[in-house]
Amino acid sequence: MQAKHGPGGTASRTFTESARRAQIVQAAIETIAEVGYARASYARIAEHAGLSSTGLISYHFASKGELVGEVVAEVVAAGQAFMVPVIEAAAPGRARLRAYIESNLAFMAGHRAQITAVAEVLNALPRHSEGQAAAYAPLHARGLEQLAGYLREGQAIGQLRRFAPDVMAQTIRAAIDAVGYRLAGEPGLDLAAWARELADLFDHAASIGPPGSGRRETA
Amino acid sequence: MQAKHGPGGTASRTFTESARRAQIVQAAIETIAEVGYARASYARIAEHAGLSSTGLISYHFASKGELVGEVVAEVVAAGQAFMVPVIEAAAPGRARLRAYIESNLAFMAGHRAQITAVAEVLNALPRHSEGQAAAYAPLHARGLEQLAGYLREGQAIGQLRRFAPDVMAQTIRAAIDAVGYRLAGEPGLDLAAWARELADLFDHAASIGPPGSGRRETA
Amino acid sequence: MQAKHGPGGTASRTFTESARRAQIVQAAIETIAEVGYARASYARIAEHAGLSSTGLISYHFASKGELVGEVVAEVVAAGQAFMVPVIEAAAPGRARLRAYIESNLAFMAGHRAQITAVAEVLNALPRHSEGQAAAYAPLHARGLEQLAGYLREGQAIGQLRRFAPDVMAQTIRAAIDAVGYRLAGEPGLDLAAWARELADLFDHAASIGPPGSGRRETA
Amino acid sequence: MQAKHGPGGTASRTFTESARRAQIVQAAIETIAEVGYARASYARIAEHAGLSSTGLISYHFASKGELVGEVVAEVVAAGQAFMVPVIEAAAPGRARLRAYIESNLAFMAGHRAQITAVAEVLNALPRHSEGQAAAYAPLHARGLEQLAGYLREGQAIGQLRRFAPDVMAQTIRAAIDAVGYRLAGEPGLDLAAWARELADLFDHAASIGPPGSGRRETA
DNA sequence: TATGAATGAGGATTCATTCAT
DNA sequence: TATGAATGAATCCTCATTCAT
Repeated sequence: MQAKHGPGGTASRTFTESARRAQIVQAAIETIAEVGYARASYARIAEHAGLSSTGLISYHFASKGELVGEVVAEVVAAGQAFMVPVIEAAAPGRARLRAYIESNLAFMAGHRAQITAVAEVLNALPRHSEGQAAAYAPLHARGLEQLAGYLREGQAIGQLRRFAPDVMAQTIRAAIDAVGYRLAGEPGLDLAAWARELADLFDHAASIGPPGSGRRETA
Repeated sequence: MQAKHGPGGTASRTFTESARRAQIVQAAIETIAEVGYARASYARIAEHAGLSSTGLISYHFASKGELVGEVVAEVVAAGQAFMVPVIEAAAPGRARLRAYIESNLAFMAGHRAQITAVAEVLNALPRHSEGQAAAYAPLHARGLEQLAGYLREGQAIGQLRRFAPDVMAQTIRAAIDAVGYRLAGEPGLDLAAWARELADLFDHAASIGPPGSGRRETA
Repeated sequence: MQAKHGPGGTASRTFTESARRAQIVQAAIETIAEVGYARASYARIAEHAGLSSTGLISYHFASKGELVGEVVAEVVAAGQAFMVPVIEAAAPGRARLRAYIESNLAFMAGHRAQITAVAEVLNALPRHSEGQAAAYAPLHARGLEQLAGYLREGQAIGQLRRFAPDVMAQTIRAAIDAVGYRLAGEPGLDLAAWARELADLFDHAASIGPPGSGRRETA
Repeated sequence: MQAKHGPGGTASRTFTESARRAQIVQAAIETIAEVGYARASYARIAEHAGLSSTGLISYHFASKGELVGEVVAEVVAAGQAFMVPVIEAAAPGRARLRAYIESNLAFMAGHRAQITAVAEVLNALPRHSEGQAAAYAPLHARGLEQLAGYLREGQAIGQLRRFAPDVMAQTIRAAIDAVGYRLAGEPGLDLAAWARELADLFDHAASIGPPGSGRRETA
């Protein structure tokens, strides 16, 4: 390449190029998942991919930022493709909440490395990286907003109790992401069981009902 | 001596040495909180601390791992000192669960830099790196076990419903830690309100009661 | 074939090949003039020329040295074609000296990019690099010798004073080249005015006459 | 170092540091003079200086820009120190012009590498390097202005004819600099003879007198 | 004849660490 | 106990060139 392609996008890519990019992205995912983001240098990724030179990565990706961007984008896209249909097939309210949690964990079960890699990336450059991190923040925010939307919907139809949707949304995401982290160090974890427990947990947390005879809004 | 102290530990440290170590740890905390873990090099820490040489840090700490270990340990210790009395003063069961969550967030409110720094450290290099990660895993595990203990206790006295204590414990921790992350990028966050919402959330999640007429253990 | 044409030279080139070479040389000239020699990589030249691959440049030119050689040669040839007739049309002596200077600057006025590019090239890598510099030295020397010849001719017919022709020649060239440099950073420069001033300057410098009553040959 | 010194400057530098900086600057000068600016990489400079690591250069200089800045500054300072007293000791007008030219070439005779190096640097990054080149442009401009001042002074006292001082100044500088370039490839050049010729040349060029009976101000 | 892919050396810079004082 | 100097590996990235098609 070297004479950098215009960013016009995917359409102009050769078959070979697309394949190589995919291969490199895949190698990056696995490398990040294995050794962590900070240690996932071009050298290690190239080695993992069986490439002869780190230059090849630079040849296909304008910068490391573009590469990790693609890593994130690819996993997010795959995740959305897998989960959104399931979630939206469920009835709004409690069922949809369960579907959200369970489909997230089901996706994890089949894409452990991807999940780990994205978790690594998102937490590795949280703030402090000028423009780059800012690119992922909205992505995370959008995910939270989507979830919060489902929750508000459940409140609107009277299946979910009155809580702050953003707090609940962030908590649910944190709970799911934590599973991802744990999964990284503990393959063999029974994700199905976790999914059930977690769904129950948030079903209780969000549904109408006690505890306490009245509300417990004091303190 | 230089770089390797006798293994006897704390006892053998002179007053000056302890003071310097504390100063460096403090500078490391602030630096990490400000610029992120990845950018918290010895150079930047030394600059922040007003030290004339990065060599001084190496002189007092055998490796960077030891330094960040101390950072984590110091914050964890401070946290425990602050929170454990409050938690154990509360009545077992639901009250203690609330106390756990609220005291955690109260500690955060007063120690934002520390919390941010630890959050940075725990999500940076660790995981997947052979020996180093192992040092934090048990620490994290111990914290979870402590929390799970409180939960089992609540189940035993019949105030909390039947759930998997480890799942609930990890979820609660993840929820709290997520607040820490968010706090890093969003000072001005109303921690008191979050604490209340979160306590309500897990009160509903863990207490006896619906949803569903019976249990919902299907699927 | 690929990268090494028969040494027969120009004759063996097809029409297409000549056209491509010319196109590439032209793109190289413009690129060098725009971004400077150091930044004029194959990638940037290819992009400027609308070529799809840097490989095409390597296909037509055995090395970067050959390409920049052609850049210089082309501009020098164009310059000679433009200037020599004008110079030789002028009467030997003072008039021819003026013609030399003025035609040089007139050429510059109409070929700013070319002039800039050559100035860039001549002052970049060349000097001190074993074989490559040697290619431009004789070219420069030949130009100086041509000019020195005009000067000697003027001395022979008694219009120009006794000075060292090589010193005068190099000084004149340096003065002209300096205008080229300045032009690069300062388009809008009034070349006609410069030409007049410079012609007057060297007319005084080289013509018979004072200063001093006699010669001033003392140290 | 690494914890970068404040730019407070020279005062805060250790003896050793100053010595190393000087050594590196000297090595840079010689390396640039030998292989040209573009090829004067840290690796080559370090090798030339007998350093074990390119890191040492980065340790003492914040960037390559700072290093070459020091190279230029050092030579300019030495040059000024050498030449200005001589120039200003000469009587204004023709004598001072001769002094300017002759002292410049006398300095060159004793500082060939320095002269070559600076010439390399100044022409290597002419424009196109955003802020860096801009730092040298004023330096060059200041030198030209100083010279133009001497020329105007000579015109004011009636020793020098009416010409455009900036054109004359740039021409004189170009003539001198050209000697520097030539010197690079041709040690053994008789600088004293050049100095005499050049002084005569510009004495004729600038002094009151013919050629032509009247002025020749027509196009 | 042209293309896109691949190569590997080389670019400056940052880093944790060592060591003589 | 502290300092500043030095080290060399590692970072991402750019380059001209080669080669199969």
